[in-house]
Amino acid sequence: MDTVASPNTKEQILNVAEQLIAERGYAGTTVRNIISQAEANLAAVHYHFGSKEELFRAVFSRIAHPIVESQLALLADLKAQDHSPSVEAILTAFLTPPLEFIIQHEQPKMVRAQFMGRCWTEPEPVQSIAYKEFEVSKNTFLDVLQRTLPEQSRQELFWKLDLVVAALIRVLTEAGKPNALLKSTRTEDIQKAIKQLVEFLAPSIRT
Amino acid sequence: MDTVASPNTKEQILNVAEQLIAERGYAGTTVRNIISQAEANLAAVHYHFGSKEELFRAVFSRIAHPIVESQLALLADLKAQDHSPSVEAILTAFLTPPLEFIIQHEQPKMVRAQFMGRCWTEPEPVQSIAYKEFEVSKNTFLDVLQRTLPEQSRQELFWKLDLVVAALIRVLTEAGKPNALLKSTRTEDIQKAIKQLVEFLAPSIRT
DNA sequence: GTCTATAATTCGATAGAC
DNA sequence: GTCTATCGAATTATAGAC
Repeated sequence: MDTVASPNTKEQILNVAEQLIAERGYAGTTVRNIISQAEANLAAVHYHFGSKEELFRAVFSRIAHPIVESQLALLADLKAQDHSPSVEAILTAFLTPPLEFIIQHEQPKMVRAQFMGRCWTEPEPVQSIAYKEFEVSKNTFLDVLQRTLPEQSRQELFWKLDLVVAALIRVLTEAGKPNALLKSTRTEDIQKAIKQLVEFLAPSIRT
Repeated sequence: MDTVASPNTKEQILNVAEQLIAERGYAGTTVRNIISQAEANLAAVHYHFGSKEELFRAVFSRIAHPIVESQLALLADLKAQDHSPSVEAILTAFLTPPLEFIIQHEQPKMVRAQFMGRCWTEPEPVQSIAYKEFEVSKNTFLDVLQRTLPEQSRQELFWKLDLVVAALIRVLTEAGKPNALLKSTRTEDIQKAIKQLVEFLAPSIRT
């Protein structure tokens, strides 16, 4: 509107990039699309981030870091209380941070949820970036699961945990749609979704 | 090598498109990438298919049609035998065709599996094309499930079936990797994967 | 049916003024 | 830090010769 410089061009670019990549994917989103909607200049992206790939890395890390930290903290608490926690407790600690954090920020609708769901199955370079961010969390979780279920092989637990993540990702991607498990960003809906997802997955893991 | 015209340019384009889209996604694959590896001409793609999007539709339908037909046939058999089949029988009928068909053709490695897994979560226009191809199969399967589990709400069965598909897609995407559920294209490995997947998912559906 | 040549756009990235 | 202007390469698609 007026000539006052935008208070935070960098953050605005991050927000718009997150939204557009959620809708169109990484390869389907151009830097020009982003700066157009962010009302910024083309050169600003390369000034603040260096390249399109580095911009994506910034968008992804901004979301992933607090989630992983929260997951590791909850898992540490669990291990401190009980040497081999229940499958339900482990699953809850793993699923709660992503399901809560993706809605707590001010992005409209379910953009953040769809962004994370989208990134999980994108080709390179997205795949490598997303994988590395969650590698530690996944391994830690796998270790605790192994302690609780020592009769199952490491490989069996590996692909079962992989399917847990696939289910989580699908819940995120479909969030807000008519018949989805997660209907809104209301706290009680999220808590209910976590509970249903844990109940859905726990028997499968244990078998 | 020699000047003899390729016996089947159209089919070669389809094969290469399938492989490259499996690796790089739809937006990340260019028509030039395809014709280069297929040793065909750029104009040949537009002559045979009309556009990049129509080429994709042709690649996808070639895979999806026999799978859906097989799913519907198996489900029809089940319904003829038993008014309300077991959850295990329904799941087996649903999962067997995609897991068997994706490896029976001569594409190297697990290209076809990765292609289907990739397409399930791609942005438009891939999303709409993939969804429509499997819509009938999904609804038919949902109806039979509802008859076997009348005490569960339609919405509950909807998102549970959605998570079944998510698990199937993940198994396809990860097929062939070190700790994956589906290790090779050998018939016995596929049968074992189907059995494990059914056992993993059936308790969750029934609960 | 296959080819060359090219139209018409769009891409990521950068130089340099302010 | 923000802007204009532009580079060099890549994109889908088409026209027209053979």
